[in-house]
Amino acid sequence: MFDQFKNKFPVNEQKWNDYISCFKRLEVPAKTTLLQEGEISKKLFLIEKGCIRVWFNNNGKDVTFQFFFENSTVASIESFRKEFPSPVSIETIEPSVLWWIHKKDIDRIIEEIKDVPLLRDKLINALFDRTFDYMKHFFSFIKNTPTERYLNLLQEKPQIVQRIPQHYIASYLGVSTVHLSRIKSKISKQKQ
Amino acid sequence: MFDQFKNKFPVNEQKWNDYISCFKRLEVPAKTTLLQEGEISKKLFLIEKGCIRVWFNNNGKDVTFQFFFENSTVASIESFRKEFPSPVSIETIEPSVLWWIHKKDIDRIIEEIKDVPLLRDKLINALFDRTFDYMKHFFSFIKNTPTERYLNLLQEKPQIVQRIPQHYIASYLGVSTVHLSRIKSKISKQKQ
DNA sequence: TGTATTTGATAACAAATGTTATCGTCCCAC
DNA sequence: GTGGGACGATAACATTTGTTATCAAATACA
Repeated sequence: MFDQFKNKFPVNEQKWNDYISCFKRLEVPAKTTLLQEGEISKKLFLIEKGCIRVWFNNNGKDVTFQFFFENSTVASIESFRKEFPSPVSIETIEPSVLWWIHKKDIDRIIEEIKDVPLLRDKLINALFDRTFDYMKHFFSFIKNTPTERYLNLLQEKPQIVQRIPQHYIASYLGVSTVHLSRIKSKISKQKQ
Repeated sequence: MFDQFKNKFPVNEQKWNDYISCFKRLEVPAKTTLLQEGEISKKLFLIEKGCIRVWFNNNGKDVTFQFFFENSTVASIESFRKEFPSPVSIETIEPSVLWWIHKKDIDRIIEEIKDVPLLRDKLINALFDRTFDYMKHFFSFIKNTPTERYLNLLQEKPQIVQRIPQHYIASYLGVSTVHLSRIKSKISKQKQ
């Protein structure tokens, strides 16, 4: 699991083994809650197999915010960093194999790698990229219609459309399940 | 202008003078374009007086994305960092007094301060905060109705409602000018 | 394999929001 | 001062999207 990341981390063998030994394996069924809205996030998850959604309760309605697949890390980033109650819940969609690491270990590792210029820049770049991602996603909410957002999703993240139940996708796109159904039916009629 | 920031920058007098001498003063009328969509951003602006909006052209429609007031810095952050063509334009709303600095100077300064742990952490924190801001703004688009978004704006950023022409606010909130007008009229009727 | 649950499509109707047009007011440049 | 443009309110109508309900198909699982 971790070998694929090894060449990206210019640290010595001992450090590397120290770091990866902080991760614990976890096998869970679908619909397992990994973090409950309101809790303070203490764990970062790495997905070996399966997928995860981040969602929140909006007046009783379940609104999905993000999806994560294999080889991604997941945490309620604001809660994890600032030790705030998390505004979101984290839940598996499929039965999943995960690796998790405790915040105190991550904090130590980040503290250590911040002195390695290459890794420090990588961290900063990752933060920039995360910001751009939010910006882009947000842009598409202002700029595009729900139909356009769905077409973009099909093109840019086909994995989501293929693997994720439609009602999660609907709230992710900001529309009702009924409307997403209408959008799909309209598109398939146009193609004919 | 710069004295207010001085105590936040633990660098020696010489460095400090070097840094602030990179900024040039600029006085411009309202509706001045500081960066055109499609250009590569090379300047970072600091606002001494006035306000600025960041917007983009969406099929001929002018969509405002962000507002900035006194003591804020403004740039097309993705374009500035990655030297991409900017997806947004930057324009003054009011007649403004600005200070700008060239990208090459900023890059040098960031490179230098990255070795000062305190400033390095500040930079990283600033990036986290920026990410949270986007997330929060985005959340409100999914979570709230346009009316709720307007009420939040009134409460959290009254400056925007007071100083910015309404049609810019409408596109910022993701509604038509007519609908924002309806929202305002509905609210004022409820208060009576 | 059979049954319950989840998922998705569709119809009918309701509510929210956009579009176009018109009008009044304010303000700035001449 | 005054004429034109920017700004904002409002009405009438069109379109989009949500809501509720129902049914069919797929899937999970005992």
